[in-house]
Amino acid sequence: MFRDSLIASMRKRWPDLHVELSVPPDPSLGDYSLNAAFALAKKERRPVLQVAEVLAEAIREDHATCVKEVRIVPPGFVNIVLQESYLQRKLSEAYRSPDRYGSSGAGKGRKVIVEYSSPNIAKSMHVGHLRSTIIGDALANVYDALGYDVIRWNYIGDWGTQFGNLIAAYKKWGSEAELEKDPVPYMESLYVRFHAEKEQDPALEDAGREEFRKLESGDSENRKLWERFRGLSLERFSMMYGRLGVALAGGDAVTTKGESDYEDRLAGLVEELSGNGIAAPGEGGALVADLSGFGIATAAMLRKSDGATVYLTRDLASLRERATIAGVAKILYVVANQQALHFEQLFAMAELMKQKGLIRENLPELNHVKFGLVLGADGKKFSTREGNAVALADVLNEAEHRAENVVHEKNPELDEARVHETAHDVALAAVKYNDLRQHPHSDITFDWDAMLDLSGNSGPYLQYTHARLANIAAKAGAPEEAGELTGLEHPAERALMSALLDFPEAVAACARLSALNPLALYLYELAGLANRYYEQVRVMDEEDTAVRGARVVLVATVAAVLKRGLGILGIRAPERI
RNA sequence: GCCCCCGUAGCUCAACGGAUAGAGCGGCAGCCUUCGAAGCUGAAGAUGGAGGUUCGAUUCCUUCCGGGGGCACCA
Repeated sequence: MFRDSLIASMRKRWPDLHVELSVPPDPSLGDYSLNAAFALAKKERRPVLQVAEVLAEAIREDHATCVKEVRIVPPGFVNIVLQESYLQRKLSEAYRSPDRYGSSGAGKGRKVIVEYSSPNIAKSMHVGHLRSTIIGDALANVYDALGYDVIRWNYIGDWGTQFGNLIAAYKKWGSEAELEKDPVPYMESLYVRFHAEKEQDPALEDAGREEFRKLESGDSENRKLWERFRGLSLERFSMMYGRLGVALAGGDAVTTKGESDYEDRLAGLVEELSGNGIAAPGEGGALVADLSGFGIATAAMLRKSDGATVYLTRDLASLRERATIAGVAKILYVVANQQALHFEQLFAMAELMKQKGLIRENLPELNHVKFGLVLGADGKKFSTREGNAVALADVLNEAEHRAENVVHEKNPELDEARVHETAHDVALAAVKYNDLRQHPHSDITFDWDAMLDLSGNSGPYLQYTHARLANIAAKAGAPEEAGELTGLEHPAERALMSALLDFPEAVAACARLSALNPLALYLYELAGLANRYYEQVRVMDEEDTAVRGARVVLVATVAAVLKRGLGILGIRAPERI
């Protein structure tokens, strides 16, 4: 791609220079803008416009075959206008193999583990789980597109005192018939009731702890109950993943493990940690590790005073297991910002273990991909305990209901099954895009109308644009080969061709920033250009067959890139919506 | 008290140190005999306060104010 080769050639001439290419705010200013002149001028203590001239000359020399013009724009930008022939060549390449477009191969031979979703058993998925699940799924797709070998890791919360609470609640109030009827909501209601009643009856708390202790020590009755709760929950999760269209249902590239899977290694791990002086008994007899050397004020607790293990210890065991998988270069944890401290502690512990030789020397890069909470309309966080969370299933039902009305209205001739299927795709697009277009770090306020909006800056808008482009391409008959591309001279056409070049960069930016909004924003802008294009320029009415053919290629390519970009975001792009 | 996020238009959100701070929703004025109006066009409307670094700050630093989250026996 031009972008990479230009940066490479600049680095060759000025090795230490920070070179960045951006897209100017207005297409009339050029296709790319280079801002290295400011830095170079400072370094060489020369006037910026003079230095810019030197850079411009270097670009003219190095890239004569694809650069049409280089302009100096005050105060010191070096703007580049690409040759039409270059844009046409790139367009024709993208037309030939849209599926490989944007795959840089940057991750070839490297493995990355993306942990996401990670629900707790016995609780229904609510809107809070949505973010991890769709951000993680899309981020995994991004790495996949970059050529990484991606392992999607679903780390199920299936262990801990809370399951002692659930067992205690079930023994006290539970009914097999109710459990059978609608398992997850029923378990959840027991959980909510437990928390409500323990306010009055503090003995419940101890009962829960005791049930968990029994579970941990292998009590067969508790074990059986727990396995039943776990199995029923996983079944429901699988159904939800299918409905969401995320790649967690199973297969070679997916690892589903629970915290319980690490239970048998915890005693050994804890022993290693205390044997190496990483952890020591603290106040009240719990085993803790001092992490003040890492600037973490809160000591990490690894074992409770009653001998039961905690989340951190299990996560550490899991981290060690992941790190031993050959070729793993990175582990991403797509988990809410809420758990920032936990991951700081986890990563510091891994570092300590590395120093003591308890974990492999070249530890993979560890990255907590944090995201803000979904807040209720009152601006406070949802809480399963208080039972005010909006169920994910309700969101999807409502989204599909709204989408179905619109699809039906816009496509009266479609049969019932097609309407239903399309509405499902449209609804998911609305829900997913509404999240992915936002910067992950911000908290988002749950709002039915914003989440389910089918117009404006929305997923369905992108699907609509794709469908219209695909429709034109189909009606006009897209050729086998791109052939000679001539007559693409309208400013809107040039803008589209130029925009197509930036797709790979948008994908790369997502990996670099651990965010999906760069790609979402790119696709929205591309779709905007496309909408303005077919508003202004007719494809099928064009009499010159060569020009008409070139336009069809352009339209089909933009459609394909939209489809591929949406695919990375986990959104389907039907031929018609 | 300490730590992590976030303060941008009436509302919900963009802008990986760059050019005239972009969108959507809502409100206003237009465009369907022509490839799909889930669209397009036009006008109105914003960077919490104070310092600092920089040729250039919504972005980086300091501080204050405001919101959310977290801080060893939950996960």
